[in-house]
Amino acid sequence: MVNIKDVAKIAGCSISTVSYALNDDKRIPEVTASRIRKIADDIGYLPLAAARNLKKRNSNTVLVAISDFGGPVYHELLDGIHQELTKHGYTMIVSTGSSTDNLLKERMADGTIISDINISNQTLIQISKILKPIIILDRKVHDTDIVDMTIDNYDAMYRLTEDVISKGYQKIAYCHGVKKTHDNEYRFKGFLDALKKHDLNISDEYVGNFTKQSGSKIAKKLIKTNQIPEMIVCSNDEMAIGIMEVLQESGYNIPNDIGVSGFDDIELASYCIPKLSSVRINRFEWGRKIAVTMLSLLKKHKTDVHKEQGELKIRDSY
Amino acid sequence: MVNIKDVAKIAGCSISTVSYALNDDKRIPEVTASRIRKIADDIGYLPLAAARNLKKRNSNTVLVAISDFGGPVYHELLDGIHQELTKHGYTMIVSTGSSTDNLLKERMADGTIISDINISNQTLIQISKILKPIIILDRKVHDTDIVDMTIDNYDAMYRLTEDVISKGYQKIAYCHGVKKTHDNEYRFKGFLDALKKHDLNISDEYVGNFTKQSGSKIAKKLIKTNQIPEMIVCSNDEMAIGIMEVLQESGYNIPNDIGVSGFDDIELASYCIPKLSSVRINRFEWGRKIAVTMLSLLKKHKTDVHKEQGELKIRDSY
DNA sequence: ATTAATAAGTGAAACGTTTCAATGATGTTA
DNA sequence: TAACATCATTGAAACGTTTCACTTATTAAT
Repeated sequence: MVNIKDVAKIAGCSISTVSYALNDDKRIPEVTASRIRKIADDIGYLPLAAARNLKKRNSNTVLVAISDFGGPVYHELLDGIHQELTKHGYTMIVSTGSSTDNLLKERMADGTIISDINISNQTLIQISKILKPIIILDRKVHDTDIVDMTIDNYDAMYRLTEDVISKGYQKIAYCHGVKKTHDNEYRFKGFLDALKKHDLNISDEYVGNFTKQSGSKIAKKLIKTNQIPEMIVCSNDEMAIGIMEVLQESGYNIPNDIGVSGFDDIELASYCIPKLSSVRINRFEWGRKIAVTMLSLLKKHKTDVHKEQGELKIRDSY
Repeated sequence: MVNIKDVAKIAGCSISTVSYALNDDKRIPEVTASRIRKIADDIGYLPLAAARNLKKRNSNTVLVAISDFGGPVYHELLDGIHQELTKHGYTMIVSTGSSTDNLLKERMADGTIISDINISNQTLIQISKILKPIIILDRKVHDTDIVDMTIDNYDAMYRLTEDVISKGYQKIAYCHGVKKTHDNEYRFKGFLDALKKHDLNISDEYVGNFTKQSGSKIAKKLIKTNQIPEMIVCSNDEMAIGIMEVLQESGYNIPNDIGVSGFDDIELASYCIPKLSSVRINRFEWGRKIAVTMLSLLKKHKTDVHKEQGELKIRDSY
């Protein structure tokens, strides 16, 4: 494997000269530098990451840890992060599961963006003591060494609920996702506050786990007990779609008999029938903002963190 | 940052002893080893990847380079690769775009699995000379240093076409994706051979680019010129869905007026109306097999490469 | 002509590991 | 008891870079 020594030998100069030349140090005159660059290029030399990282004590790399590679949700987010990071000369690597553990512990990256629900707050705080900076997504970890970034769930759900109310719905139920999650909590709070603002009370509440199956299950129970509200506001799209499907199979017409709304605006939301009203987050933009925050953390700047706003996508489901 | 020296100091022994102990070298008696492990654990020591990699000249890491994070196609594939890799003590990292370039050039990983259409064969061959092993997906690069793995496009499309023919269709057209791609070529060849086997000729052929839009465009032209075949076999699902949508908007009934088939079995295939007949690849399994191949390449074993078979998903679109 | 300043280049230390080769201590064999 | 294995441990070299501190050559300033 070709290394810096080989370049130096061919160029007839010292290792340090090569290193300086390749790192654009101004002490090497352009004529020499370009000659060395040419040689390096010719023999295909590139500094070995391990050696460079060891010496420089950084890797110019940001790790993004995600729960799994599923879902279109991550797609745009990762693309957004990637664009911004590479624009500033950083390399992005993505990992899941136990790979994440290894990468974190061995300090393969300079900074970490975590969107992995399988990593506990406790582990997170522990890691944050030896490895900074860390940005955690969609969760609040109250620790000085961790920066948490979330979308503005509260505000978006507040506005969605107001829109629902403006359509004349009165008996409005809420379908929770996993209850103690940040997403669910803030969405629910926004929902409740909008209700209160218009002097309404919640008509009923159910608890699912963000999956379509859990939505179906809830709808089945509703039908059995005949406790159908006028409208069900759901904590996310998948549950909403599960609910809609079961309701329709039992002959209910949506939105005439009952309205349903979701959150996230997954691709399916505009394909299912009726098209699901939801909240869209521009995750590409959000990813970029996350990256910007990470970049300034890497430069040890103090940054105030941004909350991404949601956009109401009102379609045909209520 | 805590390093091996710190552990040695606390343990009252040499650096080498710590290193051997932590690497389970049998020359360190268990009693000493466990004492050292305990100390390392207590102070949160873990070997720095950069240093270890530099010395050992490997990183226990496999890089998976993908075109983008979009699409459910990658999801299962990556999960499959990941599961197998971590089971054998390897770490998986994923990258796109320019990040991939950096990671490759700086030799951050021991092995690379490439599924990125933006990397040219030429670049690939160039890289393969200084960086091995490399597995390339869904493409044939005829080079001794590169292992290419593809799904069995030919066979799956052959069987799908036979099924189409068995339903009585005679005037069967083909809708290409990007023409020179491996996927398209072999699918088309399978299609043609099945036709020939049953003494049929291709009725017509169109060229799209694997996107829904290109499918729509093709369908529009078909309607305008009134050249509608009995059946259109498409190189992938997205084009098939684009074609179906436009055809339906113009009043054609699918499958009564015309049949359509896809390939890939994307999620939407079972949601669109009518449900699209397609070919499903178990990409999780395929990912695992890719990883197995990579692992044996890393051990410098000779391996014969596997071709993943597709499963016919016959639904309502023909 | 002397001194000072600048330019171009270099030698060697350091980063944190792993691992070879060596050491001394202990036990075993004849 | 001498010779020899075995065991536990260690010092130091090496991996491929970057970068500090230094040298030598050249130019500028007086």
